[in-house]
Amino acid sequence: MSTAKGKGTIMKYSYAEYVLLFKAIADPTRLNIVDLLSCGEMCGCQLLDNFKITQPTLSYHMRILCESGLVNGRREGAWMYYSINGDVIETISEFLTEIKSNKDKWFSNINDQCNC
Amino acid sequence: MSTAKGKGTIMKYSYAEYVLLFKAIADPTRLNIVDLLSCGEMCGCQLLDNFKITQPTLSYHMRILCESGLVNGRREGAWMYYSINGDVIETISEFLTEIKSNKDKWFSNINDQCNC
DNA sequence: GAATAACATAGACAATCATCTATGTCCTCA
DNA sequence: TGAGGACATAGATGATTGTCTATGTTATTC
Repeated sequence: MSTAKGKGTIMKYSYAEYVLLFKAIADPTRLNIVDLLSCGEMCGCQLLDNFKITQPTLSYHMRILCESGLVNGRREGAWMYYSINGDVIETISEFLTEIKSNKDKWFSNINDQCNC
Repeated sequence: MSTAKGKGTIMKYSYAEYVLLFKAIADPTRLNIVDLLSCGEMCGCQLLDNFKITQPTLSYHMRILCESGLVNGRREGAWMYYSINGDVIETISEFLTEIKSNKDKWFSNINDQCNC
């Protein structure tokens, strides 16, 4: 991932990259998967047990999660083991925190000019 | 918004509500709008100047942002003033932080059993 | 080595999304 | 009071998304 020019916020990734990440968790099934993976590494067939979707549909979701960078995939023989990428989660969280801190700054200096 | 049962994570909102919030920022235009609003309240026509979209399209995006709770709208005569809802941003950020902390806990206790 | 299991890919399809044009409503101001 | 500006709504449309079935590939296991 590359660095980018944020207008109001200092950004580690570009808008497009953040959008890709937010899209990845902006689905109930994938958010559930991420929540499950937060408790530990799981393989595809274990994940599948938690949902009433077909295996190709899970495969589709895992591809989106991995391509966004949010989830790591590790092949071990016939199995794919998936885990959360904590650094990426943290980067998103920091991005949101900074948006909020911009807002707080603005709110406390409500009569000042914001030069963004 | 109501509370909900998370599997691995203590959640303030339900999956559906988080999904709504993530969907709201999972679009380049809307992410840009949120970033602009992080610097201060803006009215619709000011926002519109920053994009090459039509006014109805902006209106559509603002509706999604407001309905998610991420952005507040305030009417003042003919104008609509929009601002970030910092509490909601913080809640999302906390949710992600908790997912990450689950992950870290799992990583440090890699041989233990996770009972989630 | 054949059967089975885990996973990926391809193609189809309905639903949702982001955008536009056209139009309507309400407010401001000369 | 009438013109114009700010915003919302309706309807149309092409693109994207999430899901399925069918099938392929690779690894395991008997």
